[in-house]
Amino acid sequence: MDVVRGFNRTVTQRVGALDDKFLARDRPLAQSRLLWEIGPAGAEVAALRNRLDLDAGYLSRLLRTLEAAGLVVVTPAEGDGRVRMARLTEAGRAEWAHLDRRSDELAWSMLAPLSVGQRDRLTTAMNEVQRLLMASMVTVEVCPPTDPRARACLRAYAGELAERFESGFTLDTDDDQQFVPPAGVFLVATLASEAVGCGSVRFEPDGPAEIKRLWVSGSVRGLGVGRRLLTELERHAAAAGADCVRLDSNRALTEAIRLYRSAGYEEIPRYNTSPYPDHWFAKQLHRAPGV
Amino acid sequence: MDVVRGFNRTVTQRVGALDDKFLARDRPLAQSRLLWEIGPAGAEVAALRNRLDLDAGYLSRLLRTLEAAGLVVVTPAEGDGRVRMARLTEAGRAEWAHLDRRSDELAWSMLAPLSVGQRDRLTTAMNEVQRLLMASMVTVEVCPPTDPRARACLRAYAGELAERFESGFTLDTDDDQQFVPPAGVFLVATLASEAVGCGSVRFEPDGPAEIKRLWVSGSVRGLGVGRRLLTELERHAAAAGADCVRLDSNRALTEAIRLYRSAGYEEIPRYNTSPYPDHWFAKQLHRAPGV
DNA sequence: AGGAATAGCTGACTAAAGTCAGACAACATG
DNA sequence: CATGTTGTCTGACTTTAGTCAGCTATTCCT
Repeated sequence: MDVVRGFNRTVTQRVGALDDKFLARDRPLAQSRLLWEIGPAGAEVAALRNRLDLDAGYLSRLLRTLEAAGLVVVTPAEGDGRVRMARLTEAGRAEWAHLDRRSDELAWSMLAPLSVGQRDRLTTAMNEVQRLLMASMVTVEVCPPTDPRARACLRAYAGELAERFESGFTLDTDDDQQFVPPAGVFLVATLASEAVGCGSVRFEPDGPAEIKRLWVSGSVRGLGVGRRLLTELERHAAAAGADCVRLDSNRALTEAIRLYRSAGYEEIPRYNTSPYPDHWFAKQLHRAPGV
Repeated sequence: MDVVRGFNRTVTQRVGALDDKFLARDRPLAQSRLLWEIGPAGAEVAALRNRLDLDAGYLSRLLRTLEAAGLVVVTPAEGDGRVRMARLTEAGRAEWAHLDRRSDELAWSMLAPLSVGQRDRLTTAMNEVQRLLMASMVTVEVCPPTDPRARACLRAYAGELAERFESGFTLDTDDDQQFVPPAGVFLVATLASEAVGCGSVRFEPDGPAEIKRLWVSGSVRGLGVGRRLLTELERHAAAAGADCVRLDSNRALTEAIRLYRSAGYEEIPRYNTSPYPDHWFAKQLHRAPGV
């Protein structure tokens, strides 16, 4: 714990302070930050509000200021006329490039005083910290399968399976109700308000629960999100009274199968007639209290 | 470089944002920050101004506010009546303890979502990053040997040698002039405006330069500060026209001797009559341009 | 003892950051 | 096509942060 606190202290001092300085440039900080966030690709106003966590009115005013300075144009988005799109002008892009350069200089100022060996060690450790911090930013929560985030996950899930299975894949969007309490549970994993994984479990009265649609986005694979989802699903199953969970999988999904085995699942004979799976697993649950 | 930038981004998002929040507590941030910095041990006003990098007037006003809220008392320091000491009252200590608890919670919130193995890896990597960032925050600069920072280093240096040498040690404060350009150079290593190391070199017309008083504070030992000082001193010697540097040491200073050897110094016969050293080293310099 | 220097304080400001309550247009829905 | 919703904007604020010049009380220096 002291390590974490020491880290926080040093890092906010070193990175935080300099990070503000790199944006400072006669313009107030909030404006620079906004300009930086819009980026060369542009961004929707709502996305900016979300990412920078700003009051709608305040953001609007900031955009007006940048617009008056000729750095930004705000136009209605195509499709929905209420949504507005902020884009950098030529001058804005130049300004952004300048900030980008300063950001690079900042990064270099952290490496420059070190020896070559130290630089290597630092970047390696930074990489590790960054990945693990991302992992710890992922939250897992119950969510109705009709929620837009859940839909996005299922779309990605189906798309991926369709690509990886020789036979293709079509998700039967049949009965979402089976994943709504009390019949079952649908979980979504979120990173910075973006859905990066999902999983669901369907309870069977007096029978084994079944886990389905476990999926993790490629952007966070290897961070233990799959395992967290799986553990949570088992907890829900146990809380609903199940003493066994089972699931099916396909030989193309090697990482998933590895996860199941290492989580204590054992292969069992076919228990359903679905055309896609060729492996079936089950795991005994230890009845645990609480949800 | 991209690693560093990615790290900065994630870390300011995760640590920076939360770190501000942990101080937020109906009171404005600057006040909380100040209270936090004063700490249960109290602090001199000048030290606070230095650490938080605040305007003198602004800081004074903040202290008045905290005083009015009954959290802090400011009293003249004993010894020097101009210097003032800020201390927490009972209520202030309670408030500080609360912040301390929140800081712990914050730290925990970073570890909690991770598996045990991940936690280990994260703390290890954080430790590494923190140490190396501290190393990269150290600056080395030329400084007159009469400067208070130089004096502080020399005092620490002499104290340490006195403790480690069987025979004791007395620094001959004789001729500081030999370390003032053009006769020589005195370097000080600074971390967060605190002197953490020093070293000096004396040029000899048409002869080998001599490095003396190389010292690194225990708080930053192992971060490569000694090597940086040594390299800088050699650069100055080369720039002043020397093609060889020498120095003496004592067998009690094992780390220093290890440093000299690994930096390319070779043992030579006694070249002076000082009573303290029992090892003498020299290194050939490659004439390099620039200071 | 008589300046010069040091450490901190006060008053009078300015600018940046942020909040809140409406207003308004575009869209969604029955 | 009337009604509610969503996304953004504007005006009218308040609070926080920070700056600057001049002032006072100690202490240092000679």
